[in-house]
Amino acid sequence: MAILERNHLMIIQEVAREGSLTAAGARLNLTQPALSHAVRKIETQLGVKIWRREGRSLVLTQAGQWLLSLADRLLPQFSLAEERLEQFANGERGILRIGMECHPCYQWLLNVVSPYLERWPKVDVDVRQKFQFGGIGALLSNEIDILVTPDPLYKPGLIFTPVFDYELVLVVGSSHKLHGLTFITPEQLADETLITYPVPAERLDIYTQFLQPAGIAPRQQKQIETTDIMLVMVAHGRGIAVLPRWLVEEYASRFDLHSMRIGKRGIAKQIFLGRREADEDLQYLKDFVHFAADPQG
Amino acid sequence: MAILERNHLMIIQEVAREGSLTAAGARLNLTQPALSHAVRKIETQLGVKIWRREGRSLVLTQAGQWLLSLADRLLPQFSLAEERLEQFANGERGILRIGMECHPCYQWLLNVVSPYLERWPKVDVDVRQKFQFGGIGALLSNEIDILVTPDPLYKPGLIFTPVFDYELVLVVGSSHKLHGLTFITPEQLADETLITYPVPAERLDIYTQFLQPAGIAPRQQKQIETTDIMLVMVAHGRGIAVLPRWLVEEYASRFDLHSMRIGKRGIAKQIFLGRREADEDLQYLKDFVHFAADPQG
DNA sequence: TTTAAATAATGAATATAAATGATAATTTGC
DNA sequence: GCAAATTATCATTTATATTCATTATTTAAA
Repeated sequence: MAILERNHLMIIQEVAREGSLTAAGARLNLTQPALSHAVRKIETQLGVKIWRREGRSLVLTQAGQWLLSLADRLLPQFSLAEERLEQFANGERGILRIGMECHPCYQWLLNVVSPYLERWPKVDVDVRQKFQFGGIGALLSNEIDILVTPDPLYKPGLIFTPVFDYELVLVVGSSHKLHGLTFITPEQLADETLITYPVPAERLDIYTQFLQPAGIAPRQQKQIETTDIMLVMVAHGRGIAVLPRWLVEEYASRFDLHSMRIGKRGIAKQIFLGRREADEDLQYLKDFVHFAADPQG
Repeated sequence: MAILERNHLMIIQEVAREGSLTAAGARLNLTQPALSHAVRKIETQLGVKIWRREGRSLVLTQAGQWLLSLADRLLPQFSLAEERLEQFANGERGILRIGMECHPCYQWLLNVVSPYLERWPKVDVDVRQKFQFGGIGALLSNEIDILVTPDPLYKPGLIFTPVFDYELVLVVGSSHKLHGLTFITPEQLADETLITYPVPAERLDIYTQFLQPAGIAPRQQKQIETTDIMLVMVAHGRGIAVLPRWLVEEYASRFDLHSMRIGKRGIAKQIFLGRREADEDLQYLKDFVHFAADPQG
């Protein structure tokens, strides 16, 4: 069977370039006899005449010329691959797959990713949001490398780092009847239309920490995927929403929005970045946590 | 230094496909220990972790996944190359470079090449007409593979095969004063305008075999490259020409042409196909000679 | 034509790498 | 916890490359 190797292509290419076995050997760090043997072996192994001996130099046959063009096409891809591998080895290159379990954090994430991409030009970032076995499962099964979550689950092999604290607030439009209160009670939401991200209620703190303990449900719930649309709706009095305070403030200049505390004490939240212990030596990965904890670098 | 080999890619691909070393080994005709060693060697040689051991199966790391995609891209090209090489080895594939030293034979060549291309779909045909050191030189220096010539030069290493006989005839238009004669004499051409292909007189049989022996030259000579134009000119009485009889007959239906014998005995010609003895085992090359000698196959 | 320089081919010996068989160590499902 | 399946390890064998020393060619110059 013909077994065409990278080696063979290199020899064909180098002999063609240099025109002599001695010269080609020098470039390949081989002696002339080594090449002489190799050249003969290649021909017998492949079962094709690749060179015609003209005087003391080798001239490519038709099959040889065809192989040379193949070599010119394939060999650079090998070289490139090795370059990439070195980058992998140095931890310079990678795909940083970020899993998000915190819908509103998307905005925050963009602010972290931007300077990070500048710092790590060879690292690509990918963001995923759906996980069959939850964010922790995705992390453990190597589906993602970083998990952005408000719910750290300390497990062996995983490292969680808190990256920022924030407060969940109620957002209303300026003409809303709740506008102006310093804080709201569960009862005041009973008549409202609550706009949320499309996630189950048990993953929404406004339910688990505020409404359900009081045994109250909003009159209506609407699910909207994107933060922008959600806030446009709120600004036009079509409902109320619960979002991080910093996010509301960011949008306040564009939309007519007002935030107020949820309950007397408010809902405090903390966002964690989870990663695998096994990735400890991936510098670009650890560095992302730094950027996240301290966005200005 | 990292030396990424075809082998490595095959192992990465097969292990990923099969999910176990034992199974992959079977497909690669290797024992399990062989693969186990190989797998470890690949990682140390490339300096990158490629697999993560999860239980008893190997899961690709990011670098590994990247390598797998590389393998999926490169390996098929190797397989294809080997297929092609086999075709080269069997003489199914190649470029047939035909050299022409017989101007009017171009028409005949087309009739041979057409069915030949059908029979050898993987062989490409190239036709060349100018040679620095003559057709024989081009054949010897591997510039061409087949020489179409009326002048075989028997040299060691070359094989000539006659492929067809024909007669050179004089062509005139129907209103030409020579029209109607059964044959012509050199003297009758002394007042004529002779149209020839643009080649030196010593390569034109009408000179070497007919006019020069009689010490006669035509009143005028015009050189025209293409047969069609040449015959249009002749049909309109703008000159006379000397061409193979079969060629004149082919054009006779379209133009108003008449042929007559040159001298009492006529000029008989024979066309040969020359090739190198060294190409004896190139089936597609030998077959061309068959097609040429017997065009209907 | 001879000669010297350059290059390729050859062959035996050596070095390197790969594969194997036997066996120990893990992992997995029951 | 046990049996089946799989992987890891190790010494040994096998196969493959490489080298060194030498011979054979080719080329260009004397």
